[in-house]
Amino acid sequence: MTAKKVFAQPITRSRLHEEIVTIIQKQIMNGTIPPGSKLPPEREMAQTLNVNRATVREALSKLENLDLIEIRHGDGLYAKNYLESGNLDLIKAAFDMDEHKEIMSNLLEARRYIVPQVAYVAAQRRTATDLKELKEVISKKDLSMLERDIKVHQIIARATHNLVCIIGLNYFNQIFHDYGYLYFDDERNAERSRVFHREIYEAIKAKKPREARRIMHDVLIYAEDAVKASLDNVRQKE
Amino acid sequence: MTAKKVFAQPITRSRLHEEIVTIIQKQIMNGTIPPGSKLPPEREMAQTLNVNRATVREALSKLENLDLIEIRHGDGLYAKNYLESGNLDLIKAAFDMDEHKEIMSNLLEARRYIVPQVAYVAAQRRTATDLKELKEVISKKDLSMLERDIKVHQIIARATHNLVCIIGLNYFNQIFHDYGYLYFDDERNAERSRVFHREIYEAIKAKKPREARRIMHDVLIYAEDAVKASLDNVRQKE
DNA sequence: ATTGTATATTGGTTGAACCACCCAACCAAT
DNA sequence: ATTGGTTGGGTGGTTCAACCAATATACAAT
Repeated sequence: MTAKKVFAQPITRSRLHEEIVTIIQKQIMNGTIPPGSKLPPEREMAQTLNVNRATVREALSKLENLDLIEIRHGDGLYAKNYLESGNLDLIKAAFDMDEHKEIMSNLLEARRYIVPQVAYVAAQRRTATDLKELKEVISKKDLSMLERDIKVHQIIARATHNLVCIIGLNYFNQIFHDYGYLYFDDERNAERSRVFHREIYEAIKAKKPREARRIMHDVLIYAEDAVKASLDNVRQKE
Repeated sequence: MTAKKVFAQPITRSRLHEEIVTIIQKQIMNGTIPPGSKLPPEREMAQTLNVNRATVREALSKLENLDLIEIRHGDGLYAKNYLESGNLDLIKAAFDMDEHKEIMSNLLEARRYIVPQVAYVAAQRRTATDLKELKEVISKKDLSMLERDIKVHQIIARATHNLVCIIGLNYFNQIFHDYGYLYFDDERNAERSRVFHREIYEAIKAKKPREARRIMHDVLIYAEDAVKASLDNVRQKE
């Protein structure tokens, strides 16, 4: 890995309340704090963690947003069952914590189920504007392959004109943005994606939904194997 | 059915910071605060809203979780483009704000793309335990149809043994929990779902993925029409 | 046994103060 | 003219101490 890669990502500014989030999140997700159990009150947490109550509250607020805990005014804090109520940001957080990125295969698999269908709908509904944007991004020069690829997916999602699809796809894009190097560091994969961009553009231009879906599916299968191989490679080196 | 029940926002508004979230969220999503623009500093917001800075901070923390704003220490607050970075909780929040529930059709459509495929995989991978849980929930007596239906979907998702699928499906379940009455208030729809539960159980028991997918798809199509009709009905009464 | 009420516990909000960080402007050295 | 260091003002991050508001609980009155 080049030095440039190392510093490619900005340093993570550590905020105290985010560390607290991580601490409690781990305990809930590994079962140390069982679902339904009551957590210590804010004041006690603050004392235990040697931190101010306002800071604890910011962490608790975030944990509530993740649907990991329930806050009952006048009563207390309760752990929830993340298998029943957790939200997708929880996956993102768990992914960041996961040393071996074992959730990656789950993510890739889920993406394979969803994104081809999105391409199908996009090919049906795309407007002239959508097509124009897609063409521009594909031919734009001053973009890294990762950035270009993400934008391609974004525009395809937007061509569905379904807000849930658009924002749902963002989810995958955001995660893979941080790990795209696992794929694009290999020039063969980058070339594969260049082909994909050309093919999907033609299918969407021609409004051929079935073809768009197949093209998307094929490239996702390819990428899935490539990323898994790359991850295995990294794991072996450790 | 009272008009209030129909589009109710029954949850207590006692938490100040949640109201602040709504205020700012609306301004970002309707373009009053354009993407990339800088927001007033916390201290100024607190003064403007006549509220304490700690309360503003709790609201800002949530807005950051929604990926609606970016908080830069020492710099300030910046609005983000929710079409590029928003997350799915944003849809949920927007849905609660949407008087006419126009996002509903987007949600139903997206669900139709995803959930049948989940049923397919579940039928492939279900264990004996999954099947047993499914049977118990279907025959359990002390459950409302809505609760039973949600649990059925939960168990099917869990049978994929893919954490992303499980938690992704929770997303739909959580939303539809609040609006399930639009569907289950009609006894014909409830009966349709009873049939669905029996059919999907048999398909999953027999490990017939294609059949499970078809059964799921059919009931979702049916439900989609029913909910839309119910919504139109409500809108006309207004 | 039921109901109503006082009290304790807990989360929600407030105000003021200080720390950590970013940025722009300016200055100094080359 | 460019580079690197310094400084000051503004901003988010954290702390502290207090009070408000909702809930649970114990206990007295019925």
